[in-house]
Amino acid sequence: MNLSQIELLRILQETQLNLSKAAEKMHVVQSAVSRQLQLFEEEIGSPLFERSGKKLIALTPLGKRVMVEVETITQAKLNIQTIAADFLDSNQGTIHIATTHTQAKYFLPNPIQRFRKKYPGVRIYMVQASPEQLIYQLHTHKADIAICTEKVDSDFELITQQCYQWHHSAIMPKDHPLCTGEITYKRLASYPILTYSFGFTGRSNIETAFKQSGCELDIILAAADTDVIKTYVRLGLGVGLIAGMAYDAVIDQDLIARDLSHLIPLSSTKVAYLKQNYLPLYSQHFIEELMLG
Amino acid sequence: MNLSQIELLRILQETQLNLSKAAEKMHVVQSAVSRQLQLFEEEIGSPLFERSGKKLIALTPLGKRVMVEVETITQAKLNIQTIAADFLDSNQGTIHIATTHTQAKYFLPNPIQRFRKKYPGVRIYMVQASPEQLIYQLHTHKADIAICTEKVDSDFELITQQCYQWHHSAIMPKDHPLCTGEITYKRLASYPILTYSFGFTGRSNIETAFKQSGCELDIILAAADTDVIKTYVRLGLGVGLIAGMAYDAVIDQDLIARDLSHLIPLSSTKVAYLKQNYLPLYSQHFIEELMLG
DNA sequence: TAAGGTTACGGCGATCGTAACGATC
DNA sequence: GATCGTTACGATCGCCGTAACCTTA
Repeated sequence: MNLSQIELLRILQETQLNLSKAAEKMHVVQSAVSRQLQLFEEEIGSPLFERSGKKLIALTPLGKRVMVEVETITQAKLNIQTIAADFLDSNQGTIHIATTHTQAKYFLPNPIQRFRKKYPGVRIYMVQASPEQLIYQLHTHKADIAICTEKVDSDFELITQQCYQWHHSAIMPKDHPLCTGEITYKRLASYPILTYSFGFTGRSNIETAFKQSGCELDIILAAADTDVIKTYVRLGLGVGLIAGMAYDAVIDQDLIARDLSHLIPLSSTKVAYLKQNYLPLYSQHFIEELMLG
Repeated sequence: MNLSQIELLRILQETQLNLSKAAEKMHVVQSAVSRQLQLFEEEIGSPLFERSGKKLIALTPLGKRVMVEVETITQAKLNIQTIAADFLDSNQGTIHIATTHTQAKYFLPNPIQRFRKKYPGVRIYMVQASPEQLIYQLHTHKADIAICTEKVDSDFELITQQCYQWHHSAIMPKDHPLCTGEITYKRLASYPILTYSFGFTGRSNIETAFKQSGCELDIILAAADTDVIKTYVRLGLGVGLIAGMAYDAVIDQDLIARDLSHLIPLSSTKVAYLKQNYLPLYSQHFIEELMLG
């Protein structure tokens, strides 16, 4: 058993068990990886893959269990490299941040700008995705840090910290009836609603709040990002339910924002990363920066 | 980086950073491991060891952090081998059990006998040690499973399960005044006491019970095993406080045992093993056997 | 001077690449 | 015939062992 065999197993998963593609990713010829896989299975004593003819089509139960350990080893090896690089120069490196549109646009600009001043040598890569995908990115090491409001609490492989809390606002054109008077569940529910897609930016809180109130929302448009919602609110399609910090008094002066903290419970945006993943010092500082808002 | 370099680092710790001994353990010449260590440190980019002249005298902070990952990799590699062997034949293998004298003598005989009938192909190695040492044995992979009453709860790397609960008894010669009448804290405390050493077999429960009662015990002999206590009780040195199951009505017919469940809270004997350690099927069955008492 | 570690160098074997072949869609 | 995988074989490079040397208790 050696580390390139472990690496091969990991890459085979990434490539849907395609030996040729795995060989390419490992910068060796295909026959080499074929041979290495044979050697490993020989050493193990049982096949790790189900085969249909010569093709690998699935993991055996044994293979599945072994893959768990392969993941562990891969992560630990990666950690050693990160740790070493961190000791050599803790001011240089890269952060891969995975986040949602709303956080990227309305929350991250300040922390990132502050961080860049302190660590000009650190490259920041940002990937935008749905909360579900964010978690997947963490698990596949495509991102180091995820920042979002939903989903991350339920994954026990993740460490999560709360960055900040916020509440929803309703936005509408200036001439809309909801601009004046008290906003109640019932009143809000009487208009067509535009808000975030399932699994995005506090949508779950909207769900639970209105389920408890007994009123049902008529959601006519669900979007992953706030700007789409604003656009259609401007077109008069209905009332937008968005994250409070996504309303900009200057840019959105044609819209009215009304606080909904009395209707929808606080949402909190969290930062999450893999438990087993070593974060370099600058990443730890980046997280601290996030805490400051 | 490769697995033998990782292995080397692990073994260096075992050998107090002695390269020559590490070479011996790895069945290669000393110059080979010297070279491998150099290569690894070169790849890492910083030294992992503090050196005094040429000798390795300590881990650098970097080295310490890297060792954590080395441990992880070692464990995962071991797991792969165990898993593979388990799939090949789950009726063969070895269990290394670490336990205390009392458990080995008064609790384990039955479960082990039942287990041996089901798995005649599994070799059982038993090591006897103090509870503190048991935990160390688990961490250094010298034991797979530890069985004892004390200590194991506080280690978060361990999974523990309760095997059975028991209470203490007082034992004394037949003509002893304590043979008759109600036993109270005060009365018990008026005699010289013989019981387990600190950190052994429910000793902590004795401590807390008597601390709360306000009476102080006069412990004139503390032993790691019950048989030593019995011996000196027979010699008339005082009253023995032992685990209830350690009194054998036949063998110990010259002694009287009196139940102390009204004075000393229940103790529970647990089985513990490392979280990250894959246990083969037969070991899991062995643990089930323990649960049956 | 014994014990622990490094450096230099030659030999051997593991692993790779080339290439030809087999199977499956 | 394009894709995917295996087998055979020669070449290469990494790693080991021998051996000489250095350093410190």
